[in-house]
Amino acid sequence: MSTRAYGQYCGFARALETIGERWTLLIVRDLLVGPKRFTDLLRGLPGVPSNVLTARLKELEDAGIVYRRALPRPQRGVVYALSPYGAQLETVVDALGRWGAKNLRDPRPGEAVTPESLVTALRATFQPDAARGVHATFALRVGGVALHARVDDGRIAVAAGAPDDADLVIDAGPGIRALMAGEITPSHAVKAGVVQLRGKKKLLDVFARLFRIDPMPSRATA
Amino acid sequence: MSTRAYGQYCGFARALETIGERWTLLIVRDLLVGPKRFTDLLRGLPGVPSNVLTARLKELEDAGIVYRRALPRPQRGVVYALSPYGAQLETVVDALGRWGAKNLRDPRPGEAVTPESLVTALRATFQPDAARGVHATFALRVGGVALHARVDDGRIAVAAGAPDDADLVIDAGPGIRALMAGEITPSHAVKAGVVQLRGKKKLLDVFARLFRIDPMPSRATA
DNA sequence: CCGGATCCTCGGTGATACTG
DNA sequence: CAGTATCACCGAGGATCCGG
Repeated sequence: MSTRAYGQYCGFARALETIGERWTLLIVRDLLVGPKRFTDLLRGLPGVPSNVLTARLKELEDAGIVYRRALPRPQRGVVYALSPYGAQLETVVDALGRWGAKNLRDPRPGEAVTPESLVTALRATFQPDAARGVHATFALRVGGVALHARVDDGRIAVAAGAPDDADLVIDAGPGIRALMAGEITPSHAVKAGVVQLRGKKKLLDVFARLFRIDPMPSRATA
Repeated sequence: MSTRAYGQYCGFARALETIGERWTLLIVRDLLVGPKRFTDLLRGLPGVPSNVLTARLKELEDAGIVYRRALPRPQRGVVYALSPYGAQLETVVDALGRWGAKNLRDPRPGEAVTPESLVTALRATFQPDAARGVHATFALRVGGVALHARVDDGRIAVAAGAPDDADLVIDAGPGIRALMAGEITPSHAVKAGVVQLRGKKKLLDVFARLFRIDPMPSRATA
């Protein structure tokens, strides 16, 4: 165990010993989107030193969360993928992503946007109850990053890249957060140029209902 | 921001900047059980240096997660309590506790058991669906620590201390984990002396259904 | 006793350079 | 492409001390 133990016989404390170190959960977040090579992870995690990434991957492998797999024939090299146990961290990552999104305001100077962070954000903010009877594919383009979400009656699949069968294509910037948080209405977002649409433009209302960032609770609600 | 930023415009990354440092989520876990004084936290977190606890509490206060409150009249001093935003970390703490509990085997030498860790474990493993129509109060005593859970038709309230109206009193050791994980049956747990009961002993079956640690997924389920 | 502040040591992190 | 090697530095860990 690289990290110092917390000295408690407790599942929660043990979990923190396993995935509580710096960068670890960000690596898991990226691998939840799909298997990745070492260099892919390096690029998706701006600022992570390569030796730290090496150490974290080894710790995750020792913990049975990640395993190394040889890439299929045409390519060479290895990819890192989540084990079933590691994939079960999705509920944790999504819950933490929802919690953090409430407190998100404007981007800081120089902050990056990666496909993996956007896929996670969309998956975490999805409201299954609001998606009953909805069948639609949304394509998003935010800050030069393309991703898409297929909604299928309460279920969802989010992935990186542009689909060829999108019902609605949304071109946006960081302001899309304000739309998902309900700070601006869909129609106002269109008028103000926060989003630009192609396809079935009326689906933007559906999008705004399906992907919701809950408001910050007021202190008075203590 | 005391912690180094991750450089991503992403709710999840921001959340990790806020609560991702060592000891921080353990402090939140303990405060989820109830407001605590500085010294209470120090005792509940074996090994935390007091200066680190001071720093973490200040960071949590600056982030709007924790606030200091003067203790009511008879006593003096201050307590630290969670803000509404901080209390919303309960879903994260519970999800991580459930995940970690699957991987929990035997205690390591010298590991402590605190009331807060047990309250969290019981709350996190509670199965609301299995509690339909159940009204019962369980008292637990594990490793010298007393706590109780009041189950009320799908809802639960877990707290430290011994109640005066328990339907079933369970006296156990670390082996109670094996019972909750389904590795041993309730009747075998009684026969083997893993648990000792007082009160309505038939409720142990209910207890074992209400508080479940899911099994580790097999690697083959990838 | 409570609620910290101060000092010192050591290990992990971050940055860079380099190699199979 | 996929990592090692090296090193500076900062924050964690541990002990002690201090004001109310």
